[in-house]
Amino acid sequence: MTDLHLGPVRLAQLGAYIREQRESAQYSLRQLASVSGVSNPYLSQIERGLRKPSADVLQQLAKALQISAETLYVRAGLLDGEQGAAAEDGDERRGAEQPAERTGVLAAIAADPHLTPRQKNALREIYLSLRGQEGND
Amino acid sequence: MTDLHLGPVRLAQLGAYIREQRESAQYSLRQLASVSGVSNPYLSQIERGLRKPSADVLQQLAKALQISAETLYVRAGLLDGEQGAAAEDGDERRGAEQPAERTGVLAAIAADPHLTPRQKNALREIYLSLRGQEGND
DNA sequence: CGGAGGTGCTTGCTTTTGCAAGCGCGCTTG
DNA sequence: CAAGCGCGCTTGCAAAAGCAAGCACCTCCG
Repeated sequence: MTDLHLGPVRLAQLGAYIREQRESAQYSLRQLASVSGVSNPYLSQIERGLRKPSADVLQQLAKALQISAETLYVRAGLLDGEQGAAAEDGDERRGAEQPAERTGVLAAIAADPHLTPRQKNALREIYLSLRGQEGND
Repeated sequence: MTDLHLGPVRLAQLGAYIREQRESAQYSLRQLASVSGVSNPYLSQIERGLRKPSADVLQQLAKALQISAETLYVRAGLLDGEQGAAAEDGDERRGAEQPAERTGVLAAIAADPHLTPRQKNALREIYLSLRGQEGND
């Protein structure tokens, strides 16, 4: 019963998220499979929550979908697994402050001259994921 | 020839790093195996660069060694693979600007009331990894 | 209506991951 | 000296990951 093991519900949620992102990007399953290098039957299984993809596969999908790998890792419980696990436990602390955009961290990330835009996006998504999980289900 | 595939050299480096951390923590191989939940023969193979561990295993090791999983993920090429690959080129610019601690991002992370200490550490390490790697180009 | 093309999925297989059982070695103790 | 213990490692195996081949279905076009 560790936070390292993704339950079937979490797997299904990860898969649904990936499908969501794919549809937002207006890719068919085969198209995303081709762009990402993951086989289409396996991608189908992932999206349906039947298989647990490795971090390598998540990285490939993230690249193809032009989202940060960290976003998928958080969803897969590979980053901040405890928070992820806590979130799964139905933590009721919903009231994450919306004004997250006003916090110093986001402003500082945006203003940082040493990061590329890509790095800023990755860091922002990680930060928002951390913020969101602390306050979400 | 993508950055997603860990070459044998990188695997050996990852393993050496894990062994280094283990020795710093003054664990024997069997002790770390026991604490982390990874079998001792498998840990031996990982440290010798013979096997490529999954993110789950890296997470278990990171927890047992009390380092952030992100640190191992970067080393394993699972985070910021491009920069990680660049780092492998043996760039000697280790001395990333120390004054990074003065930048708004680190200060903002430290001051952020919504993140747990653990989350702050994770975000800091990611940021510093990004900073350090950006400096390599 | 039939054919072509695209879709998502099923199945059986290969490769990879991760471990249990056990090995050889060196050190300590009686 | 022999036994016991801890060490790191080898080997063979089971489970899981990931894919190729092929299926059924749907839509569109001639």
